[in-house]
Amino acid sequence: MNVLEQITLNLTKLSRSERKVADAILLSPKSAIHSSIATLAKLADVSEPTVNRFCRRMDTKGFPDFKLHLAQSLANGTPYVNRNVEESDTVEDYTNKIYEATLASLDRSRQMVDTAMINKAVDILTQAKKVSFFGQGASASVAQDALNKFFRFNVPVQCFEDTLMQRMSCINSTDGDVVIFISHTGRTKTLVDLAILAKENNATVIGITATDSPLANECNLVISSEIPEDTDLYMPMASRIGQLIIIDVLATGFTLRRGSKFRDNLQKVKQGIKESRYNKLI
Amino acid sequence: MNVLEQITLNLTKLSRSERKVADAILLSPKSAIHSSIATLAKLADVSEPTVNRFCRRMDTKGFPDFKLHLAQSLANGTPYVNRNVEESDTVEDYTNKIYEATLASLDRSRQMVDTAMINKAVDILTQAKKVSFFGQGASASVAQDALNKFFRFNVPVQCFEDTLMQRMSCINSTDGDVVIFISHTGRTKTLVDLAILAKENNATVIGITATDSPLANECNLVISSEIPEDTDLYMPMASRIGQLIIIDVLATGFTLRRGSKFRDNLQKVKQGIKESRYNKLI
DNA sequence: ATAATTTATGTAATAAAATTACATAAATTA
DNA sequence: TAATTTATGTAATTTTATTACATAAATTAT
Repeated sequence: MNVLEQITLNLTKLSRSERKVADAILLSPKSAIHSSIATLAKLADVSEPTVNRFCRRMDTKGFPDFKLHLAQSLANGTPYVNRNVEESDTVEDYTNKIYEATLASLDRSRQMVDTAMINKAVDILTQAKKVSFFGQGASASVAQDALNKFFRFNVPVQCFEDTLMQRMSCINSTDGDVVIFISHTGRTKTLVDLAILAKENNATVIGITATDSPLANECNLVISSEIPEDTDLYMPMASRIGQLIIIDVLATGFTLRRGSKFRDNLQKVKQGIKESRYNKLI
Repeated sequence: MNVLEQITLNLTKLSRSERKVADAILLSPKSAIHSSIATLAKLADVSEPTVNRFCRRMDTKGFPDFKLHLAQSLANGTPYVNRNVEESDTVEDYTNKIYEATLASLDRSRQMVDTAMINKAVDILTQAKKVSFFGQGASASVAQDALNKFFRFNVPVQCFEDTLMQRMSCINSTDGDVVIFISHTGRTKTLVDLAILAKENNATVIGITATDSPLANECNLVISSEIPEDTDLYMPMASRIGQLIIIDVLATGFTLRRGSKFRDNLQKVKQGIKESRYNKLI
C-alpha cells in the first residue's frame, strides 16, 4: 500500500527508463508531489508517457493518483519502512524497529480485512451451539485468548492445546457446532486433519489463516490473517497480533449482535472478577 | 497545516456556496481526493470555479494541490481517534474502530516504553538459570506466548496457568531464577502473593504491569505496560498487545545479546518445525 | 425604499495537464 | 542476422483545471 515501499521493492524489476523515474522520485519525493508530469519527465530525462507507465506499474490509476498515494506515504512521520533488526542495534534501535514493524503490519492488516467475512463469522457464532478454538504453537496462545474472551459471554466454548483432545473434540462435534482454527501459515498438518474431521462431523469450520492454504481449503469460511512478506527475523509477531485483533473484532460483533440485556450480564462478570483484585486507592 | 482542521475551523467564515463545498468534502474526504473538480462541483451543487476558489481560500494553490494536502491529512489526521464502539455501528464501523484504537494505544505505548528497563531485563534474562512466566486470565495467554518464544531459545523456561503450580514453582525458586509476572492492572491478589513468595526465595522478579501497582511494588524490575485511559468497552485488548510487544522486544534483545552462534541454533528449531507443515507449492 | 457598490457565483473560453494511439528504436530470441 | 518482442518517444486527443468576464445576490449609503 505504501508507494515508497512499493517503489523500493520493485526497483530491480523496472526497465531502464522507468528506473530513471523511480530514482528521480526517491531522490526527492517531496518535490515530486508538487511537480507536473512534464516537470518530472524532464527531471528524469524521459518522456511523459514513461512517467505515466511507471505510475501504472506502481498500481495507481495514473500520475495524479500516484501523487496522491505518494503524498499519503510521505505524511506518515515514520514511514513504516520495515527495517530488520541488526546485530549492531542498540536497545532503542531494536525496540523502535519492532514497534514500527508491528504498527506497519497492523495498518496493512486493517486495510486488508474483509468485513463481509467478519459479518458472516459473527452470524455463525451467534447461532452456534458450541464454539471451539484450536491453534498450535504460537497460535495456541491466540486460541487461549479467544477462549478467555468468549468465556465471559456465557457461551459453551472450549480450547485445547493437546492434539488428542482437539481430535476427540472434532470427532464429537455435531451440527450447530463451530470450530475455529487459528494458524499463521495454514500449513500445519494436524490442524488440516482436524478441520477435515470437524467438517465430516457437520461442524461449521472457520479458519483465521492464510487464504488459499491447505487449511483454508478445508474451511467453510476463511478470515484472512495474511500479512504480506512476513520477514520477521526469528518468529512471526505481526501475524499473531493480526489474529488477536480479528478475535477482538469477532467478540465485539458478537456482543453487539446479542443486544443490551446480554451486555448487562457481561458487566456482572467484570464485577465478579473485581473480587480477586486489590482496589485502586485514589 | 492540516487541511481537514483548516476546513472545520473556517467553516463559519465561508460563503454559502463554498460552505456547500466544505460540507461535501467533510462528508466523505476519502472520495473527495479521488474526484475531479467537475465531480465535486456537481456533488456540492456548485460551479467548478467555486470549488477552485474554495481551495485557494484554504491556502492551497488550486484544486490538485488541495487534494494533495487533503490526502496528507487523511494519511495521519483521522486515525487514532479513539471512538467507542456503539450499538448502531455497522461491521465496517466497529472493525475500523477496534483497529484504530489498537493502533493508537500501540503508538502511545511506543512513546512510553522505557528502554533502560528493557535493557536491564535483558541483562537479567541472559544470566538466568531458569525463567518462569506467570499471568492469569487474559494475561495467561501472553505468558504462554512468551513461553513459546523463549522455549525456542533452548533456555529452561516454564509457564503455568494453574495457581497451585505457580505457587509451588515460586516456592522452589532459588538464586538465579527469574520470574516474570504479567498483569494489566497489577492488582490481581494471587499474583501479588506469588511475587512476594518468589522474592522471598531469592528469585529475581520482573513485572510487565502497571507502575505503582501492588504487584509493581513487589518486583525487582518493572516494565510498564500501562496504557493511558484504557476505555475498552468490554475488555482490555490494547494492553495485551502492549504486553506482547514487550515480550517480543525482550526476546529480540535476548537473541541479539546471545550472539550469532546462538541464532544458528534458532534457525535449526525453525527448520525442525517445518517438518510438521505442508510445503508451499510455487 | 432604492440606487450604488460590493461581493458572490456561474458560464464560457482558455490554458494546462495527462492520457492515448501510434510509430520507431532497442533489446532479445531464433 | 533476421524476426520478434519489448521499451520508449512523438504527436494527437482528451480530460481537467483555471481564467476572464458577466450576471446575480447581498450589502451599504443615500
